[in-house]
Amino acid sequence: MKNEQVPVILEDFDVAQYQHDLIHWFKQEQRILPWRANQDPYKVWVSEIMLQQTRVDTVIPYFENFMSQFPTLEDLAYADEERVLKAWEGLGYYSRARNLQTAVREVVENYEGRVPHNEKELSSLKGVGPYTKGAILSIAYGIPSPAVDGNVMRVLSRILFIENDIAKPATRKLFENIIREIISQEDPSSFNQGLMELGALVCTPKSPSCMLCPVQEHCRAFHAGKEQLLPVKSSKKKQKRKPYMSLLLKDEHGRILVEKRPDDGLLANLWQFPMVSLEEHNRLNVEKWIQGEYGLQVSLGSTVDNIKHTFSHVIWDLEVMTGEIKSGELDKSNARLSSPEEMEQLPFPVSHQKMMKHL
DNA sequence: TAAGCGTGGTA
DNA sequence: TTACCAAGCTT
Repeated sequence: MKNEQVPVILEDFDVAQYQHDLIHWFKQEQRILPWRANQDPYKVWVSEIMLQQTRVDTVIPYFENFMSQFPTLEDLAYADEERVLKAWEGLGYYSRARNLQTAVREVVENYEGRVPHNEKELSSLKGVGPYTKGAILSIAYGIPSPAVDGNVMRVLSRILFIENDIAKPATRKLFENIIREIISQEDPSSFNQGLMELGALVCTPKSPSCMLCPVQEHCRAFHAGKEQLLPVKSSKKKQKRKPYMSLLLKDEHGRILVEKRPDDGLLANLWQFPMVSLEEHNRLNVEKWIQGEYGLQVSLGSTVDNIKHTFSHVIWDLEVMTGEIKSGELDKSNARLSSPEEMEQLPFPVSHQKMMKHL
């Protein structure tokens, strides 16, 4: 889908000078990051997936650990999913990890273990969207392809004074079309990374450092004194609260009742302690609910904690309660009585890691 | 297209 | 505390 706005937007914009100033600054000022040691496509790929909606400082230790556990694409392809999720534990958006492993397995099967270097094949891989595709092509292979993330939309909306709502999918396509026109053919890697690095270090969301900006003279928003008003971004609605009772149930051998979540939806395939919705069940009937759900006779103890778990779209209010398993045969297929040592191998959501201090 | 999908940092 | 954010993708 062509965009006839692009030539209008780029009128009187000095592309060559802009490319030079941006790339020169990037080569001078770029941060030293573990995934910048070389351009190994597998490393670039893993880092780009981890960096989706996630801060650099958060990603660094996860990336180091992940690379030592799964040094090559093949290591990741042949690993157990549970180990991969454990390495991802705490990083969030866990479908990224599962999609990455699915995609890596496909690369082993269909591409002789080499990461594809064209748009069509890359885009067909699970978890590789328009941004990640462009990032891998440009950074790992030096192929000019737009990599439009939040940084890029913020920077370019200010430079070119674009007032489209960056929360809308259509706006990302507009920026892709603009970048196809202005990306450096000689060094697309430094161009794309330079845009993102500028957004991270200088052209920040609040109070950007325009006085230090290497492309200040190209910036229409700065010249208009309106850099604080861009980008335009519509706000999202706030989360709904959901109350649960979350249960730490121990048997006479010191084993804990845990269960694996379904393989789709929120926290897919992670493990958790049993949770009862207090919207659907009366707190006075919880022992009966456990009997029906797990086939176990328990006697509940007391409330030991209240934990709030905030997701992007929902908030769990967890009332943590202890209890003892008295009798019965566990009859739920996704559930298990697990020793503390076994539990250490399983991936849990952050809220349930916090619960473990009461064991 | 809009909603679903995590977590931790910051104003 | 609340609101918003941080190198997005899938459905």
